[in-house]
Amino acid sequence: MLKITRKVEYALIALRHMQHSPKGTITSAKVIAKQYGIPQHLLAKILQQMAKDNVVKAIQGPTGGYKISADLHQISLKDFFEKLEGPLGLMDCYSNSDCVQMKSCNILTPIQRINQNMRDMFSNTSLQEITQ
Amino acid sequence: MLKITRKVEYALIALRHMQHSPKGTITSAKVIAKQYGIPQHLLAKILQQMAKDNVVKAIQGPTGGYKISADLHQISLKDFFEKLEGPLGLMDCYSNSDCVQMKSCNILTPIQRINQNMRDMFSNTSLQEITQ
DNA sequence: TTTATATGCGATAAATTTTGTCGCATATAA
DNA sequence: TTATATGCGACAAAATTTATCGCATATAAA
Repeated sequence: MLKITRKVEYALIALRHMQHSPKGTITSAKVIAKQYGIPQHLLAKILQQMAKDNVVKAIQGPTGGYKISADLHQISLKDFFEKLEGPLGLMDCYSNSDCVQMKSCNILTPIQRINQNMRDMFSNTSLQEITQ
Repeated sequence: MLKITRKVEYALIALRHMQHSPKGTITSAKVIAKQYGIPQHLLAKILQQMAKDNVVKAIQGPTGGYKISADLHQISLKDFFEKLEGPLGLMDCYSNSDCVQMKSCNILTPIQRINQNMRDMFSNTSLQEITQ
Protein backbone atom coordinates (compact mmCIF):
# COMPACT_ATOMS: atom_id res chain seq x y z
CA MET A 1 0.00 0.00 0.00
CA LEU A 2 0.96 3.68 -0.33
CA LYS A 3 2.90 2.98 -3.48
CA ILE A 4 3.06 5.02 -6.62
CA THR A 5 2.28 3.06 -9.78
CA ARG A 6 4.70 2.06 -12.49
CA LYS A 7 2.76 4.33 -14.77
CA VAL A 8 3.80 7.31 -12.66
CA GLU A 9 7.32 5.97 -12.30
CA TYR A 10 7.69 5.62 -16.06
CA ALA A 11 6.29 9.11 -16.58
CA LEU A 12 8.79 10.59 -14.15
CA ILE A 13 11.68 8.67 -15.64
CA ALA A 14 10.77 9.94 -19.10
CA LEU A 15 10.44 13.53 -17.94
CA ARG A 16 13.72 13.42 -16.12
CA HIS A 17 15.42 11.93 -19.13
CA MET A 18 14.08 14.65 -21.39
CA GLN A 19 14.99 17.37 -18.98
CA HIS A 20 18.57 16.19 -18.96
CA SER A 21 18.78 16.12 -22.73
CA PRO A 22 20.18 19.08 -24.67
CA LYS A 23 17.63 21.83 -25.09
CA GLY A 24 15.30 21.28 -28.04
CA THR A 25 16.00 17.56 -28.26
CA ILE A 26 13.11 15.41 -29.40
CA THR A 27 13.10 11.98 -27.81
CA SER A 28 11.06 9.03 -28.99
CA ALA A 29 9.30 6.62 -26.67
CA LYS A 30 11.45 3.88 -28.14
CA VAL A 31 14.72 5.45 -27.10
CA ILE A 32 13.62 6.01 -23.53
CA ALA A 33 11.99 2.59 -23.28
CA LYS A 34 15.17 0.87 -24.37
CA GLN A 35 17.44 2.86 -22.14
CA TYR A 36 15.45 2.22 -18.96
CA GLY A 37 13.98 -1.20 -19.72
CA ILE A 38 10.40 0.00 -19.95
CA PRO A 39 7.84 -1.72 -22.22
CA GLN A 40 7.84 0.51 -25.26
CA HIS A 41 4.14 0.49 -26.08
CA LEU A 42 3.25 1.19 -22.52
CA LEU A 43 5.59 4.14 -22.27
CA ALA A 44 4.23 5.47 -25.55
CA LYS A 45 0.73 5.54 -24.15
CA ILE A 46 1.87 7.30 -21.04
CA LEU A 47 3.67 9.93 -23.10
CA GLN A 48 0.56 10.32 -25.22
CA GLN A 49 -1.44 10.98 -22.11
CA MET A 50 1.10 13.53 -20.93
CA ALA A 51 0.83 15.16 -24.35
CA LYS A 52 -2.93 15.47 -23.89
CA ASP A 53 -2.27 16.96 -20.49
CA ASN A 54 0.08 19.51 -22.07
CA VAL A 55 3.02 18.41 -19.99
CA VAL A 56 4.82 17.27 -23.08
CA LYS A 57 4.52 18.08 -26.77
CA ALA A 58 4.32 15.30 -29.35
CA ILE A 59 6.00 15.51 -32.74
CA GLN A 60 4.76 13.00 -35.27
CA GLY A 61 6.43 11.19 -38.10
CA PRO A 62 9.84 9.55 -38.26
CA THR A 63 12.35 11.55 -36.26
CA GLY A 64 9.31 12.41 -34.14
CA GLY A 65 8.97 11.99 -30.41
CA TYR A 66 8.34 14.18 -27.43
CA LYS A 67 9.76 17.15 -25.63
CA ILE A 68 8.77 18.87 -22.43
CA SER A 69 6.35 21.70 -23.10
CA ALA A 70 5.27 22.75 -19.61
CA ASP A 71 7.14 24.64 -16.95
CA LEU A 72 7.73 21.87 -14.47
CA HIS A 73 8.17 24.39 -11.66
CA GLN A 74 4.52 25.26 -12.10
CA ILE A 75 3.15 21.73 -11.78
CA SER A 76 2.83 20.19 -8.35
CA LEU A 77 3.33 16.50 -7.82
CA LYS A 78 -0.26 16.36 -6.64
CA ASP A 79 -1.55 17.79 -9.91
CA PHE A 80 0.72 15.53 -11.90
CA PHE A 81 -0.34 12.42 -10.02
CA GLU A 82 -3.98 13.35 -10.43
CA LYS A 83 -3.56 13.95 -14.17
CA LEU A 84 -2.25 10.43 -14.55
CA GLU A 85 -4.12 8.50 -11.89
CA GLY A 86 -7.15 10.47 -10.82
CA PRO A 87 -8.04 11.85 -7.40
CA LEU A 88 -5.43 11.51 -4.69
CA GLY A 89 -6.55 10.15 -1.33
CA LEU A 90 -5.71 7.56 1.30
CA MET A 91 -9.20 6.09 1.04
CA ASP A 92 -11.55 5.94 -1.94
CA CYS A 93 -14.38 7.46 0.02
CA TYR A 94 -12.80 10.90 -0.16
CA SER A 95 -13.44 11.04 -3.89
CA ASN A 96 -16.07 8.38 -4.44
CA SER A 97 -19.07 8.21 -2.18
CA ASP A 98 -20.35 4.72 -2.86
CA CYS A 99 -18.95 3.05 0.24
CA VAL A 100 -21.86 1.48 2.12
CA GLN A 101 -20.04 1.91 5.41
CA MET A 102 -19.89 5.70 5.13
CA LYS A 103 -22.40 6.30 7.89
CA SER A 104 -20.98 3.80 10.35
CA CYS A 105 -17.32 4.52 9.60
CA ASN A 106 -15.59 5.85 12.67
CA ILE A 107 -12.23 6.76 11.15
CA LEU A 108 -13.39 8.99 8.33
CA THR A 109 -12.63 12.21 10.18
CA PRO A 110 -9.36 11.20 11.86
CA ILE A 111 -7.90 9.83 8.64
CA GLN A 112 -9.01 12.93 6.78
CA ARG A 113 -6.40 14.93 8.66
CA ILE A 114 -3.63 12.59 7.62
CA ASN A 115 -5.02 12.63 4.13
CA GLN A 116 -4.78 16.38 4.05
CA ASN A 117 -1.19 16.26 5.24
CA MET A 118 -0.33 13.94 2.43
CA ARG A 119 -2.08 16.09 -0.16
CA ASP A 120 -0.30 19.16 1.18
CA MET A 121 3.03 17.43 0.91
CA PHE A 122 2.49 16.61 -2.74
CA SER A 123 0.97 20.02 -3.40
CA ASN A 124 4.08 21.69 -2.04
CA THR A 125 6.49 19.72 -4.19
CA SER A 126 6.94 20.63 -7.84
CA LEU A 127 7.60 18.20 -10.62
CA GLN A 128 10.83 20.07 -11.19
CA GLU A 129 12.13 18.90 -7.82
CA ILE A 130 11.94 15.33 -9.07
CA THR A 131 13.20 15.81 -12.56
CA GLN A 132 15.94 18.35 -12.05
CA MET B 1 -2.40 4.55 -5.93
CA LEU B 2 -1.22 5.90 -2.55
CA LYS B 3 -4.13 4.22 -0.82
CA ILE B 4 -4.18 2.48 2.50
CA THR B 5 -5.61 -1.04 2.34
CA ARG B 6 -8.91 -2.21 3.75
CA LYS B 7 -6.91 -4.35 6.10
CA VAL B 8 -5.46 -1.25 7.70
CA GLU B 9 -8.81 0.50 7.62
CA TYR B 10 -10.47 -2.39 9.41
CA ALA B 11 -7.69 -2.50 11.98
CA LEU B 12 -8.07 1.21 12.71
CA ILE B 13 -11.85 0.97 12.91
CA ALA B 14 -11.56 -1.87 15.40
CA LEU B 15 -9.00 -0.04 17.53
CA ARG B 16 -11.05 3.10 17.59
CA HIS B 17 -14.13 1.16 18.53
CA MET B 18 -12.36 -0.53 21.42
CA GLN B 19 -10.82 2.69 22.60
CA HIS B 20 -14.25 4.24 22.83
CA SER B 21 -15.65 1.33 24.81
CA PRO B 22 -15.76 1.43 28.62
CA LYS B 23 -12.40 0.60 30.16
CA GLY B 24 -11.83 -3.15 30.50
CA THR B 25 -14.43 -4.08 27.91
CA ILE B 26 -13.69 -7.16 25.85
CA THR B 27 -15.02 -6.95 22.32
CA SER B 28 -15.37 -9.86 19.93
CA ALA B 29 -14.54 -9.67 16.25
CA LYS B 30 -18.16 -10.56 15.57
CA VAL B 31 -19.57 -7.50 17.34
CA ILE B 32 -17.27 -5.08 15.54
CA ALA B 33 -17.74 -6.77 12.19
CA LYS B 34 -21.52 -6.50 12.45
CA GLN B 35 -21.51 -2.91 13.59
CA TYR B 36 -19.29 -1.65 10.79
CA GLY B 37 -20.24 -4.05 8.02
CA ILE B 38 -16.84 -5.75 7.91
CA PRO B 39 -16.47 -9.42 6.88
CA GLN B 40 -16.24 -11.17 10.22
CA HIS B 41 -13.63 -13.79 9.42
CA LEU B 42 -11.42 -11.20 7.81
CA LEU B 43 -11.58 -8.89 10.77
CA ALA B 44 -10.86 -11.81 13.08
CA LYS B 45 -7.63 -12.53 11.25
CA ILE B 46 -6.61 -8.91 11.41
CA LEU B 47 -7.25 -8.82 15.14
CA GLN B 48 -5.28 -12.02 15.52
CA GLN B 49 -2.37 -10.40 13.76
CA MET B 50 -2.62 -7.36 16.00
CA ALA B 51 -2.61 -9.72 18.97
CA LYS B 52 0.64 -11.25 17.73
CA ASP B 53 1.99 -7.74 17.36
CA ASN B 54 1.03 -6.96 20.95
CA VAL B 55 -1.21 -4.11 20.00
CA VAL B 56 -4.21 -5.96 21.30
CA LYS B 57 -4.71 -8.79 23.77
CA ALA B 58 -6.85 -11.80 22.86
CA ILE B 59 -9.11 -13.54 25.35
CA GLN B 60 -10.26 -16.97 24.28
CA GLY B 61 -13.42 -18.91 24.88
CA PRO B 62 -17.02 -17.75 24.82
CA THR B 63 -17.30 -14.20 26.16
CA GLY B 64 -13.80 -13.85 24.71
CA GLY B 65 -12.59 -11.20 22.34
CA TYR B 66 -10.00 -8.48 22.29
CA LYS B 67 -8.94 -5.41 24.15
CA ILE B 68 -6.24 -2.86 23.52
CA SER B 69 -3.04 -3.80 25.30
CA ALA B 70 -0.52 -1.28 23.97
CA ASP B 71 -0.16 2.38 24.68
CA LEU B 72 -1.31 3.83 21.41
CA HIS B 73 0.59 7.03 22.09
CA GLN B 74 3.77 5.02 21.79
CA ILE B 75 3.04 3.49 18.40
CA SER B 76 3.55 5.57 15.30
CA LEU B 77 1.35 5.12 12.27
CA LYS B 78 4.45 4.13 10.38
CA ASP B 79 5.19 1.29 12.78
CA PHE B 80 1.58 0.23 12.79
CA PHE B 81 1.35 0.19 9.00
CA GLU B 82 4.55 -1.77 8.77
CA LYS B 83 3.37 -4.33 11.31
CA LEU B 84 0.34 -4.99 9.16
CA GLU B 85 1.62 -4.48 5.64
CA GLY B 86 5.39 -4.65 5.66
CA PRO B 87 7.89 -1.98 4.70
CA LEU B 88 6.53 1.44 3.86
CA GLY B 89 7.76 3.08 0.69
CA LEU B 90 6.57 4.80 -2.45
CA MET B 91 8.43 2.28 -4.59
CA ASP B 92 9.21 -1.36 -3.92
CA CYS B 93 12.87 -0.89 -4.66
CA TYR B 94 13.43 0.86 -1.33
CA SER B 95 12.80 -2.40 0.51
CA ASN B 96 13.22 -5.02 -2.17
CA SER B 97 16.22 -4.96 -4.43
CA ASP B 98 15.09 -7.24 -7.24
CA CYS B 99 14.18 -4.52 -9.70
CA VAL B 100 16.24 -5.06 -12.83
CA GLN B 101 16.14 -1.36 -13.63
CA MET B 102 17.91 -0.37 -10.43
CA LYS B 103 21.10 0.65 -12.18
CA SER B 104 19.48 2.60 -14.98
CA CYS B 105 16.75 4.19 -12.87
CA ASN B 106 17.13 7.95 -12.84
CA ILE B 107 14.47 8.82 -10.28
CA LEU B 108 15.65 6.66 -7.41
CA THR B 109 17.35 9.50 -5.59
CA PRO B 110 14.81 12.26 -6.23
CA ILE B 111 11.88 10.09 -5.16
CA GLN B 112 13.79 8.99 -2.11
CA ARG B 113 13.42 12.49 -0.68
CA ILE B 114 9.67 12.43 -1.11
CA ASN B 115 9.65 8.96 0.30
CA GLN B 116 11.44 10.16 3.38
CA ASN B 117 8.96 12.98 3.83
CA MET B 118 6.12 10.51 3.75
CA ARG B 119 7.80 8.19 6.21
CA ASP B 120 8.49 11.13 8.51
CA MET B 121 4.88 12.17 8.37
CA PHE B 122 3.69 8.73 9.44
CA SER B 123 6.49 8.46 11.98
CA ASN B 124 5.38 11.68 13.61
CA THR B 125 1.76 10.66 13.96
CA SER B 126 0.74 8.29 16.72
CA LEU B 127 -1.96 5.69 16.48
CA GLN B 128 -3.66 7.51 19.31
CA GLU B 129 -4.24 10.50 17.06
CA ILE B 130 -6.40 8.35 14.83
CA THR B 131 -8.23 6.38 17.44
CA GLN B 132 -8.85 9.02 20.05
C1' DT C 1 5.80 8.83 -54.73
C1' DT C 2 7.14 5.28 -51.80
C1' DT C 3 8.88 3.63 -47.62
C1' DA C 4 10.13 3.54 -42.99
C1' DT C 5 9.28 5.07 -38.52
C1' DA C 6 7.08 7.81 -35.36
C1' DT C 7 2.63 8.96 -32.60
C1' DG C 8 -2.70 8.00 -31.54
C1' DC C 9 -5.95 5.08 -29.69
C1' DG C 10 -9.03 1.35 -28.46
C1' DA C 11 -9.47 -3.47 -27.21
C1' DT C 12 -7.76 -7.15 -24.85
C1' DA C 13 -4.83 -10.10 -22.01
C1' DA C 14 -1.67 -11.29 -18.35
C1' DA C 15 0.03 -10.65 -13.82
C1' DT C 16 -0.20 -9.11 -9.30
C1' DT C 17 -2.30 -7.56 -5.28
C1' DT C 18 -6.11 -7.09 -2.52
C1' DT C 19 -10.05 -8.82 -0.45
C1' DG C 20 -12.85 -12.37 1.22
C1' DT C 21 -14.17 -17.40 2.35
C1' DC C 22 -13.81 -22.07 4.33
C1' DG C 23 -12.68 -25.71 7.38
C1' DC C 24 -10.90 -27.40 11.29
C1' DA C 25 -8.36 -26.93 15.60
C1' DT C 26 -8.03 -25.19 20.42
C1' DA C 27 -9.65 -22.62 24.53
C1' DT C 28 -13.03 -21.84 27.99
C1' DA C 29 -17.38 -20.03 30.16
C1' DA C 30 -21.83 -21.60 31.23
C1' DT D 1 -21.29 -31.30 27.50
C1' DT D 2 -22.23 -27.57 24.66
C1' DA D 3 -21.94 -23.25 22.63
C1' DT D 4 -19.07 -19.64 21.24
C1' DA D 5 -14.92 -17.42 21.05
C1' DT D 6 -9.95 -17.19 19.03
C1' DG D 7 -5.91 -19.46 15.96
C1' DC D 8 -4.36 -20.64 11.67
C1' DG D 9 -3.56 -22.33 7.04
C1' DA D 10 -5.34 -23.10 2.48
C1' DC D 11 -7.99 -21.48 -1.00
C1' DA D 12 -10.97 -18.48 -4.03
C1' DA D 13 -12.88 -14.35 -5.84
C1' DA D 14 -12.41 -9.69 -7.17
C1' DA D 15 -10.10 -5.66 -8.33
C1' DT D 16 -6.30 -3.23 -9.90
C1' DT D 17 -2.15 -2.83 -12.19
C1' DT D 18 0.75 -3.85 -15.87
C1' DA D 19 1.58 -5.19 -20.48
C1' DT D 20 0.42 -6.49 -25.34
C1' DC D 21 -1.72 -6.20 -29.97
C1' DG D 22 -3.52 -4.27 -34.11
C1' DC D 23 -4.49 -0.75 -36.95
C1' DA D 24 -4.85 4.13 -38.03
C1' DT D 25 -2.60 8.62 -39.07
C1' DA D 26 1.39 11.77 -39.64
C1' DT D 27 5.61 12.93 -41.86
C1' DA D 28 10.72 12.85 -42.90
C1' DA D 29 13.72 10.97 -46.13
C1' DA D 30 15.14 8.12 -49.99
